[in-house]
Amino acid sequence: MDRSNTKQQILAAALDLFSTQGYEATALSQIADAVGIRKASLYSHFAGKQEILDCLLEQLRARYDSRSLFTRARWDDPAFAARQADITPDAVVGDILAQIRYILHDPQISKARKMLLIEQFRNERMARLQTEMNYENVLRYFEGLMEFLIRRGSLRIGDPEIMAAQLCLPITVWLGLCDREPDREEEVLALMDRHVRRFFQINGREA
Amino acid sequence: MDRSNTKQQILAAALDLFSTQGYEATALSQIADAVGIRKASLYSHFAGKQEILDCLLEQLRARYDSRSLFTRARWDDPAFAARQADITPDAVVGDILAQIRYILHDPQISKARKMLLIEQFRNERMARLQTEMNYENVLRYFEGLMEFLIRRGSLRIGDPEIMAAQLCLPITVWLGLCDREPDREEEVLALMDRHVRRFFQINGREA
DNA sequence: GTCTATAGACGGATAGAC
DNA sequence: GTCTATCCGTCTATAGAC
Repeated sequence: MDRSNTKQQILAAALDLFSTQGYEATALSQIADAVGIRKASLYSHFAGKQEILDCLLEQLRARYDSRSLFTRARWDDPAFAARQADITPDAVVGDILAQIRYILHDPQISKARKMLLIEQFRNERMARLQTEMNYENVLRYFEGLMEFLIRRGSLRIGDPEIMAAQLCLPITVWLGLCDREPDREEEVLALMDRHVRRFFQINGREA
Repeated sequence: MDRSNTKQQILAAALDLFSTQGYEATALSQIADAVGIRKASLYSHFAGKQEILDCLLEQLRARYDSRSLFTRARWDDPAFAARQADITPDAVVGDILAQIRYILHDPQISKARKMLLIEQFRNERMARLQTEMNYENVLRYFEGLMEFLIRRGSLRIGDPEIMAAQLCLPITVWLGLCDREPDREEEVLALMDRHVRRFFQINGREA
């Protein structure tokens, strides 16, 4: 009955290896070794290597859709916006920095981020996922936040789309730098802090 | 006597394939096919697959060091800064947008950017190159520009390191998006334009 | 479900003729 | 320098015993 358990172990090992070596460079024997079974046994759980990847992407997509802050938030829903009524720029700064620390260290998320990055030119599906998860959904969420804060008078009037980009995209690059050179995390977190504070300072009402 | 010519063709074909498939997933037979020779003939020019990559990286590094605007600029050299004396924020906006269009379309540069991106977790040397070429050198250049424009009174006083990041890093992400989804280039160039203009507007003296 | 054994394709690399 | 032919290893995948 540990079929589903072994299946999950296989998917976890595959994500681990795909995220550093890439799909093509990863051998089924490596995945089998990581799980502790023979490579022929993988075929009891998956039809082949490609199906391991397909299943992995399906699972990542499902988890992302159901858990990510960026897909659940609906600023155009009055009920959602009402719940954010007490948000101040200072509170937003804290929330953003905490969220950054989370997505930086969560094993699933960071491995998925790396895998999508290195496979984006070889696999259209991963290219789409990469754009949606790490660009479009994040920007859409923060564009909503910018509109909200402008309407509340917490931020100066401006182009919400560009403001969201100016807030988020430097952070996107710094996340990538941390993935590439984890030793620089402390330095990068300090930069992010200065960046977010300056953003709200320079875009604030009394700037 | 076309040894050096064939050698260059091999390097060009290798870069072309490595930049989309990655090093491991690219077979010597593919490189040979692209050049129009048999794969055994590759060994007349290189000791093996690894040496093709080594030579390619060496060449990219040499070309980058000798040609890139970001490595040649020395803001701490008074002679260099003096030559920029007539730079206005409006002229800077134009220069930046022109430079973006260049590095977005130059075949060598865009392929190198993609290759370094997808190989960064498998090869330390490429990780270093990626950080230097597409992060550190760019930021250093623009930090110098920010200091210069602040000193000249064209920009409000602020943290030049963070200002450089807020100007450059969104562009870095958008370049990556164009690499991944070339169809969106027009939309992305429009975003870059709005971004750069807003940056100089909001950081300008009379903001 | 996991194992051993093996098929069959393809990878990088070498030898030797031209 | 390029070619054909070949070696040897590893890859994905399958067959069949337990």
